[in-house]
Amino acid sequence: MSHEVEMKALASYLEQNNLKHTKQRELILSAFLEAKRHITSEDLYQAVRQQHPNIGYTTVYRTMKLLVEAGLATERRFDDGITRYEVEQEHHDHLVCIKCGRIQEFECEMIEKTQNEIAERHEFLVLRHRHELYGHCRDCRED
Amino acid sequence: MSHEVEMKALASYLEQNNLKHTKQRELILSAFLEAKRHITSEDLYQAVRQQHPNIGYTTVYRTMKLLVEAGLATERRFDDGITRYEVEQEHHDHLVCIKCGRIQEFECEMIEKTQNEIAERHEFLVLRHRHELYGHCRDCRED
DNA sequence: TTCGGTGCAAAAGATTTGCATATGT
DNA sequence: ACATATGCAAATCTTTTGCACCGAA
Repeated sequence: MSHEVEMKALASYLEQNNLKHTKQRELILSAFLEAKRHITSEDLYQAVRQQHPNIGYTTVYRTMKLLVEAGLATERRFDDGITRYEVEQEHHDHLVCIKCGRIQEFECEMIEKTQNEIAERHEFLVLRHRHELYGHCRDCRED
Repeated sequence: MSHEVEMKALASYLEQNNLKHTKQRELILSAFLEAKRHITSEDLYQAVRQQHPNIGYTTVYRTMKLLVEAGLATERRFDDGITRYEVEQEHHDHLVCIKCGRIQEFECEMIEKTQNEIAERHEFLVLRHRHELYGHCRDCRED
């Protein structure tokens, strides 16, 4: 089976918390890992439904929360108000095209460092951050 | 009357767009300007209701959209999914305390410049951005 | 008089919750 | 056997829309 590492991580998280290892949880994790980045609950639901037609939205929502708890997924909410999930990983930020919806990622040490300095100046303890640039991507800008 | 400048701006926007100058619009703008920053539609509704008890949510929502159009307000959505409004002004970003909900602002030339360089590198045209640090504010951090 | 505006109630869209049933352990 | 999960439907929460009536120009 693919995604062995993550499957083991899930199993171990479930075990440690006296939770149950179910087909649904396995399928949802698998679909999530398979998916292209920034997948919505709706899309996950559709994906899982192909393998397991009578799964409920509810289970997808609940399972994604669980995966976030388990450290396997991260929740993101861009300006359209829909929650998306992506694989937990190093800090990075987003370029969101408001025409075609394409989401690109970027990373910048310098900005990270600067923002931490600013937080310190305010005696603010940063737990997470979001930094998103909204506009037109290469293919959508007209000039 | 206070907020003369903004009231005039509203009047002129309404006139130029063949829209009507109503008591409700005036009251909502006034409550918005009076309010502390980052006010929600709900709070605005409650505030306006004190002067005009039978105002509807609908009017508040519609009017805030109009004020955004008119350039008098800016819409912000933090991670709780609720839309907040603030006075249109220079770029600035936010420190959001996830314990007490306090929202502070910061501004950084350096970060602005850097993010524009990154966008350029991706051939991305930035129309707006959001940069938010979530964590514990001075009063809520325990150390 | 004529459009645009308002307020209500109902709809919408995303997410959560209550509950009876099903299923891991 | 027992506690947790699941799936459905109903509830929530924020925001939007349809519509009859109201009011500014």
